[in-house]
Amino acid sequence: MLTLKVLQENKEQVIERLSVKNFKAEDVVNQILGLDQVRRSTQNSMDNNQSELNKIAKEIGVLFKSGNTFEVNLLKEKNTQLKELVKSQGEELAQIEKQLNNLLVQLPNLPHSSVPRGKGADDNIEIRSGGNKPSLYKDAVPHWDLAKKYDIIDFELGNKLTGSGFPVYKGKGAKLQRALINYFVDEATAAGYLEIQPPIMVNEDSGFGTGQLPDKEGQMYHVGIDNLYLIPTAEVPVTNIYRDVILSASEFPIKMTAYTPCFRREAGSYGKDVRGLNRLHQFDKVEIVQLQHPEKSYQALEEMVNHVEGLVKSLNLPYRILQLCGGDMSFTSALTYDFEVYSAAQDKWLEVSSVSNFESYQANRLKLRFREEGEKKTILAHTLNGSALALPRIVAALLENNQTPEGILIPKVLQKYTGFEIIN
RNA sequence: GGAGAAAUGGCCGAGUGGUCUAAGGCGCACGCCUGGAAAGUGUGUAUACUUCAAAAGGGUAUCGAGGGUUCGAAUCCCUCUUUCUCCGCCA
Repeated sequence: MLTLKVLQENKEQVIERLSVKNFKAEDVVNQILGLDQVRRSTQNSMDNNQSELNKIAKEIGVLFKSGNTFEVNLLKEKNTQLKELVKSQGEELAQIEKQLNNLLVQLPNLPHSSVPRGKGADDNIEIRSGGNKPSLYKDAVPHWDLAKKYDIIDFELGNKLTGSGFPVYKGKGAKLQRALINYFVDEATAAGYLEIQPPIMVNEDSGFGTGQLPDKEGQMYHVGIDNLYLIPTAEVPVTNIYRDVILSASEFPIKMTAYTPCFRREAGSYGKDVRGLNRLHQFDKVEIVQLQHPEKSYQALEEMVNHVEGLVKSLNLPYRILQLCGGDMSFTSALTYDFEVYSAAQDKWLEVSSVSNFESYQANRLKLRFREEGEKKTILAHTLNGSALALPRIVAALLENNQTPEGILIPKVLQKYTGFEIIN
């Protein structure tokens, strides 16, 4: 969430910036600033009364020892009244802070100055692209047919076990999953990311820290009996490792990677977008996360984009990199690049990675701060993350693009992980 | 799941109702000492909010979390969480 300070000091710019995300902020910002005034004066008054109360309590202690019971009783009486006042002011303050927080949480992150205005996906800007679209032989089919033909992914069996969107991978299909996971994690660790194996359920605090709660409550699976959430991405547990932490500037950059299954309810999704592997409730993903100094976070973002680009290239998939417009960006992001790969038989571009800089938006929720060498004051760190990569759509594109009458060819870089060169 | 014990600053650890403004130690930072270092020695050493133009300084809160008792709580009471020991179950 945005800091009060940013709102106080740059009110007009904040409103202007948020309009890039098509968010009308003026009313909320005004409410916040007004409420903050009330909060300050209330707290001031309460603090003074508390101070007075503490002082008197000490006097009572001294008088008590000297046996001056008359004076003691007089002061007790006074303090009882003061206490009432402090208590009611405290309740008032708690109420105000709660309201203030509810309002602050409603404001999305400020988009970076390079972010174009726009309504949705059509207004995203292609940054660059690579690879060539394959020319398929004439009987080529979409991946869901290939999955059935070679018996490597069983969607109906998943329906039986759980429900739609929970496929079962079998034989070479399962092995391909493991191969991709291992390849991606190996590449990330080679690039200096520390491998993490986090829990795949998180508590409310973690969900709040990275911005899933309260906004995206309905997108996560909730285990009610224990009040835990199945993670929609490894970003949540991995970034929350540094919740409530104060780093020193010399510790940057902190780079972590994690393979986890991801769970998304995808409420409201339907139709042909959800066919086959295109949109699942459970899928595998390798995530990369960086914590960086604010002055270096955009450099880190470029580095992460290059890393992801290297992966897609190495798999010989036609890809394009888009910079998201204000209207298509997530609530918490300041700048996002999406990676899409071309899945030939569907003739569709599929999003396989989203790399974002959140600047201090998550860090403020997480209370993730750092200190410059020798300085006393704490500064919010910047957080970034990206998929490197999400498996299902990569698998979809690999199956579709590499199909031949003899079978599906496995890219070179994966062969030492799969142990086979073809699915037939 | 049952029974018992515990949770104090970066770390160890004292503290059972009133200078706790949390002892002492370790660590860390800066000085002194030294040819240099070690040892020794001195000083400092949390976070958030707030006051102030800013700095300095001040106020408030925080001893696992949240409530309560009291004029006053690290200390007493209640609830929750986590850890340890034992028992049960178990990959």
